[in-house]
Amino acid sequence: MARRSETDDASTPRAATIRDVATRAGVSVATVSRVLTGNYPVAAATRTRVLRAVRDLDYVVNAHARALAGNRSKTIAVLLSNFTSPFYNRVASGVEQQATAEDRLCMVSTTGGDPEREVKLVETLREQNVDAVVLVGGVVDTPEYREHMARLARLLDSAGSRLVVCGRPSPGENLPVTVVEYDNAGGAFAATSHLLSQGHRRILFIGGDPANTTTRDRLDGYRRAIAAYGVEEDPGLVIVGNQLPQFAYAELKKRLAAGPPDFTAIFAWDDHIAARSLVALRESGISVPDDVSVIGYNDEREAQDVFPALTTVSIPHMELGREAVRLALHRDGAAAPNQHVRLGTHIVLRDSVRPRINR
Amino acid sequence: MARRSETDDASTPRAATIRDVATRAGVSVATVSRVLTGNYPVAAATRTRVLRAVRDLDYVVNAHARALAGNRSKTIAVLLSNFTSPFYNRVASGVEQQATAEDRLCMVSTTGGDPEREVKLVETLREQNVDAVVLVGGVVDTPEYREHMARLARLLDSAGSRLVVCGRPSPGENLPVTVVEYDNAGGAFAATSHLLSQGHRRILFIGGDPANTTTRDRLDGYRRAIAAYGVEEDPGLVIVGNQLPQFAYAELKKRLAAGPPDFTAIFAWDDHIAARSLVALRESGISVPDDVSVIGYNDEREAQDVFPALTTVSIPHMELGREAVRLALHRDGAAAPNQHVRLGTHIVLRDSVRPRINR
DNA sequence: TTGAAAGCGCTAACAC
DNA sequence: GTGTTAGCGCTTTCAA
Repeated sequence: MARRSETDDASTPRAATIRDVATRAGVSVATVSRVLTGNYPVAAATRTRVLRAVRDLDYVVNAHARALAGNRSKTIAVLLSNFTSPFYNRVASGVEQQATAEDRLCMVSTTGGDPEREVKLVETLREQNVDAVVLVGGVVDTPEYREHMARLARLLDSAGSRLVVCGRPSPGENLPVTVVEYDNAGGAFAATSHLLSQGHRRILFIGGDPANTTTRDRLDGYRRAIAAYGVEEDPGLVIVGNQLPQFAYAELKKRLAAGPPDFTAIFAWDDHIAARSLVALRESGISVPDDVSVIGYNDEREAQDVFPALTTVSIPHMELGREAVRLALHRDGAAAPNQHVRLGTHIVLRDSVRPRINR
Repeated sequence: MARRSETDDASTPRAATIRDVATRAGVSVATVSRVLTGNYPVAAATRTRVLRAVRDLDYVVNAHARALAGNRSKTIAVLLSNFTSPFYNRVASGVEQQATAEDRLCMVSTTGGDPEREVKLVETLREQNVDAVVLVGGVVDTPEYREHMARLARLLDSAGSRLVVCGRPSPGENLPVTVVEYDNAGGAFAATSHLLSQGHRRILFIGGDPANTTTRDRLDGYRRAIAAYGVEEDPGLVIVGNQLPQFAYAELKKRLAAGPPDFTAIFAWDDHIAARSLVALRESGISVPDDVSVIGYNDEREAQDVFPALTTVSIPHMELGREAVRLALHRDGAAAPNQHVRLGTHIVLRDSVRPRINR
């Protein structure tokens, strides 16, 4: 029964299949398959004829049929909180790059930061038989969440796939999971230490969801640095809530409206928040870095364009994504159930920090 | 033959299939299929038993088998020049959003702006039997390129898929293509007119690849506005080459080093270039907007954080992406071979433009 | 070097 | 309301 118009040219009802090619080239489908996959010797003359038929028919293999017939699907999936913020974005870019380099396609989905949705999406991706699913960025880490992920990790593993968490702690010990971290706390430690070394003692930490693993680690680095300098921590200098720049902006404005700053430096949760802090400070008549120093995190492209250019912490975003794919795809070596790498971070010095003037 | 360790629990050699579920629930595979797809009545009791078996076995359908068996693959593909620049990024985000809303997965690939690679990628995507492939952003438009795209459009169409071009002209008339544009030239016209209305007569256009359709259109709007104001165009006020911010930055620095600016306003190809122009001007001791006004394009998030905040042209990025998917998926209505919509753009007034002081 | 044929896991007629 | 079965398009033994 015709499913499409077959008015003219009855020989092309629908997309060509391997059988059409075989017929036209006067060979069997097996032969066509062999020249297409190139994993088996075929006579040069035959190969040429087949290739011509392929050309003539505009034939492309059906990836689903191929995947079904045994091979994997040759795709990597990456799950982001959102598509547009630079952090996720750049990691995803790395994933896509490496996927391409390894001859894979790349699926992308967003979770909106919702752990439940993340779990559901991994479930969906399992249907796709992807080679790996990469979870990017911090998460609100609860026991139930870990349990879910542990289950999914095993399920994916038993289907020959791989769970990778990128920029977040492992969901548990002895799980078939690849974790690719960056030295988040270390970066925060370095940033805070830099400020301290410039004479700052009252450093405002601003931004981030306190339940989020990323915030937890940055706060940890911040606190460790302060302690290492023998400075007593003032809980009043930590403003957390969520990662929205407008939140930080509003909080900062409020605080500055209430009186002169009771801090000489700001360590912002990320560069966007740092950039908005710059705006808030400027609007409040406070000069950066003369009155207050500011340091960001992530080294987003914005950091170079705001005024003054932001001193910040650089994360190897792209490399995180690439490494995630690399590791997931080449985890042979027999016994490597859980792989774990941690990439370094480093400070980038620009113009938003200045030594504190004693007064 | 065992392909994996089957030490314990011999009942779980590999991922469960529909047959396993059927066996466990004591029904036929057809019944399982029916409760899973939900497109056919099944007795409540049976459904419950099946669902239990599904749960017990951690079963998920094999998307490839499903796609093969006739249904489409339920995925949308989007092709970007790159992953990280805000324009592509936000359109892609819209695509992903709408794809999710329409119960589809989303594949992403990057072309690096290379038309050949783009063509090759569409070819690959054809293998995937995607519901649609969305091409985002401008392109260097040559006859060969159009020819390729025309061919691919027909091929995709005959396979029940759809080519969508987003933010770029159609590759030809009467092709089975969906084109979703934004009023690019109109935005440039508005931006330039705004500058002209503020008394500026010598407006520097900076950035963009002149062979690129996006640049072509923006330049067109710029010229039309100038002509409409009866101002004679000075070719020396157009600096094009490529879309890299560092290019524009270097060119501007060079020009400013050679002498005082011979323009009173800048119309930058996009906000990032505008932001770098701000830096170049500041470094050259020129005040914005006192000495020179600057206007950008795209309304990137950066535009609000730089100093002074950028007046710019807003594009409905997300909406472009969403509309692309919507249109591609719902093009029933019998005769709608080529769909075409154009979304509007509008100016966003901020602090980087000021009336020109006559002197 | 090539062909025949058995699936891969699922859906959708078609029977009952 | 449920079961049987014929494919979907491809890869891959197994023979020749």
